[in-house]
Amino acid sequence: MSEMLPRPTDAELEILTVLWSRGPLTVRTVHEVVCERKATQYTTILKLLQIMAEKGLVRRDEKQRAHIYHAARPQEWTQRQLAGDLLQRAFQGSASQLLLGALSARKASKEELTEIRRLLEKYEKGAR
Amino acid sequence: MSEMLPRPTDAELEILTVLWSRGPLTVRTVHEVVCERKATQYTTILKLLQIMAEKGLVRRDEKQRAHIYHAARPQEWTQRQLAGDLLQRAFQGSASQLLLGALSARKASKEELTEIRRLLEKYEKGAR
DNA sequence: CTTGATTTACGAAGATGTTCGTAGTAAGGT
DNA sequence: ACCTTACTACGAACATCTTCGTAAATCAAG
Repeated sequence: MSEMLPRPTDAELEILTVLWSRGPLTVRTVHEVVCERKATQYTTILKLLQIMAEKGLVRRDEKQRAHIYHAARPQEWTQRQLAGDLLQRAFQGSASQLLLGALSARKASKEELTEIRRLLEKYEKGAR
Repeated sequence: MSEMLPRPTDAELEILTVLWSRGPLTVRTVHEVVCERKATQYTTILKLLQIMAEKGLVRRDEKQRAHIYHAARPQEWTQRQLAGDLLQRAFQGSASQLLLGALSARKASKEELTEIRRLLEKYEKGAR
């Protein structure tokens, strides 16, 4: 059975994004990547990763002195949680309204729209 | 110029939902509605509404003794903010991924899917 | 072995979110 | 005028989030 995880906070999601895109990393590397977008102390990232490990959001390999962290869940899994959560809390379960909100928030490109159509096709065929 | 508002918290969004669906209300009425879903003290709702008024999330009419609160922004506006925020933070701007997350989070009905298609049509025609 | 650099662990401070109790104030009925 | 009820204001407690400084442990050179 898949364990229940808390919704990641803003700072945590930022770190998860790094881990998803770059694979298992040391604290140092995560810190370097995060620093490109936001000045942060090394120990801040360390502390966050430790807390995230406690929560179960990440796992770590302690075999080396510099521990290696990786996301406990794939990006798609967490995205599904977050989308479902917002869908429920702010859109009363209406996926079309959520999509409308997203589209009007940032104008989607033509490619994005065709991608969405393609996705709908696939979704309708796959899951009944 | 439209003022910048903070992202509503979970408890705040709960209250906003009540205000959107039922129009301008007294604290008492908001409390009654919220209580149907979750046991809460009256003063908790009161305090939340006062804080939300400070933040600008709601406005209030103090002409009557029982103040009347209403959401400062329409539901669609706030939904757009929230969708755009999540889109940015968790989906790197990919609306199709957000939709996919929402669809896989809670299986969409056939009606929902056609509604989404209809929305896409309208969106493509309207905004270029 | 000693020194310096790197890493983890931990505590703590400050901000924010959530909840509730108490006090004070206004209104209405008797 | 008095009492009861309804309402607002406010402080405080507690949890969570975020950030950082300091100390301790580990490793690599010299």
